[in-house]
Amino acid sequence: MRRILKGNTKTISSAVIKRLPRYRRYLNELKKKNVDRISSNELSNLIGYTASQIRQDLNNFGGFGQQGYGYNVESLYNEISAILGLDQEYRMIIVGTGNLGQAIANYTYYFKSGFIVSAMFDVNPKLIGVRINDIEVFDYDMLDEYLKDKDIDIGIVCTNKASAQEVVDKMCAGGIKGIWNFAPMDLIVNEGIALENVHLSDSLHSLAYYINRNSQQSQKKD
Amino acid sequence: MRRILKGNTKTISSAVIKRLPRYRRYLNELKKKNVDRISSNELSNLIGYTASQIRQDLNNFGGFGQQGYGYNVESLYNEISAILGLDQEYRMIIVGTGNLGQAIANYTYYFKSGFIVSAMFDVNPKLIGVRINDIEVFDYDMLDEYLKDKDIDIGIVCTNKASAQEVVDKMCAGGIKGIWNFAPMDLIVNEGIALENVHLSDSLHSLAYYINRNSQQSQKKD
DNA sequence: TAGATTGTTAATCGATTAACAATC
DNA sequence: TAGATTGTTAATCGATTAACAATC
Repeated sequence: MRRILKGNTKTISSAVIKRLPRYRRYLNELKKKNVDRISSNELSNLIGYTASQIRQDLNNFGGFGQQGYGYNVESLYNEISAILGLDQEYRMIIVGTGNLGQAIANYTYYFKSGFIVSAMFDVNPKLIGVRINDIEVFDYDMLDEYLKDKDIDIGIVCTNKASAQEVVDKMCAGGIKGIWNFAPMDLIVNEGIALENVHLSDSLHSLAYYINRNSQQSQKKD
Repeated sequence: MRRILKGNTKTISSAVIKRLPRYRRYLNELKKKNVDRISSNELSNLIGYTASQIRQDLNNFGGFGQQGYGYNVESLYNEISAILGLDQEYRMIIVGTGNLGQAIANYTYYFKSGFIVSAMFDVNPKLIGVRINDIEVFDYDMLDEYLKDKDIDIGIVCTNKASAQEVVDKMCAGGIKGIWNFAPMDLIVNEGIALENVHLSDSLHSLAYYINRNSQQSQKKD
């Protein structure tokens, strides 16, 4: 309750939100190792953020710790899961059934949490009707109708650049709540629709930068 | 020249570096549309960063613009490409030949710039010897030897969590300069080795957060 | 109770934005 | 030259870190 009240009053910066899944991963590891409690200091040593930042981050959502004790691993894990909305199920569709779309279709299977791919869509007649990881591939022409019928939360865009915006427009019109975009471009979404980009080429390009910076620095040392 | 001098004196924040591939994408689009010049203001309208930030960002690397004129699209594109190191070729290997590894193998084919996947590695005997997008899959046991023989720049980690750190250790020992990590965990790399993570599940989890935040907000409006 | 560690306020640091002189 | 727009300095804003009183 406290969490929801706090969340409604002020927006939490995206820097904080990006750290939450990471906290959750480490807490999950601790849980697996049967660790019951952890202090912000111990967590700091594991995860690399300062203890101060960890306490600040968590206190955006409520006081989950206890003075003199620290945090209970399991309950903090559950709290963070709830903050992220991972105590719910999400129905997803994938548009674009190329290698990446197929990889996502297979990958999400392993997301133990409730992310369920309910359908895939493609324009390629050879793929329509095929099942990938037991998910049926439908004709892209059916997308509007499918979205009208079913209640889909997340649309995953695995098309090329040229088609991506049209796909997103259809998804927005069809009542989708969030877009997970793998197309290498920036998309325009309706107000109130969440958008998360996975720009693989951008990621690789910044890796290239750091590779070069590092080799320049080692030259300097010589 | 100026660029290299500046780059050596002070480290540029990762916030700036993350924006560079995005600038480059937009400049590329402009180039395709035969736009010759652009002002920081016009670029701001396209890309969404403030004109001031754009000028600040670029001036970390040198004065690429001209007062009263703006920036030459093509030359700015080339400058940013050079800063990122995209005027060079990178030899890459992929370890882990599951769906994601295969998607990356196929995907990189389209990275017109010089990212070349020279080999893939897996432990699965059924996959060893197979060719994916004309790239041979080798036995994982051959990895050390392969790295000793060839000069590989980037190691792409597409294994599961359990194997990822071992793979990275081998890559570091084998003289790789950068790691592109798709395993859902944080890896330890040797000093001077660049690491770029693509944490798909973290990305999806923060999308879930924003989906929920948005639906709470629309409830409030009612 | 004494010790530990949180939650929170205050201080610092860094990144973004604004302003404007320099200059094409 | 006049107008436009950069490069750069200064101001502001936000995020991180430090400090410590509160409290388990």
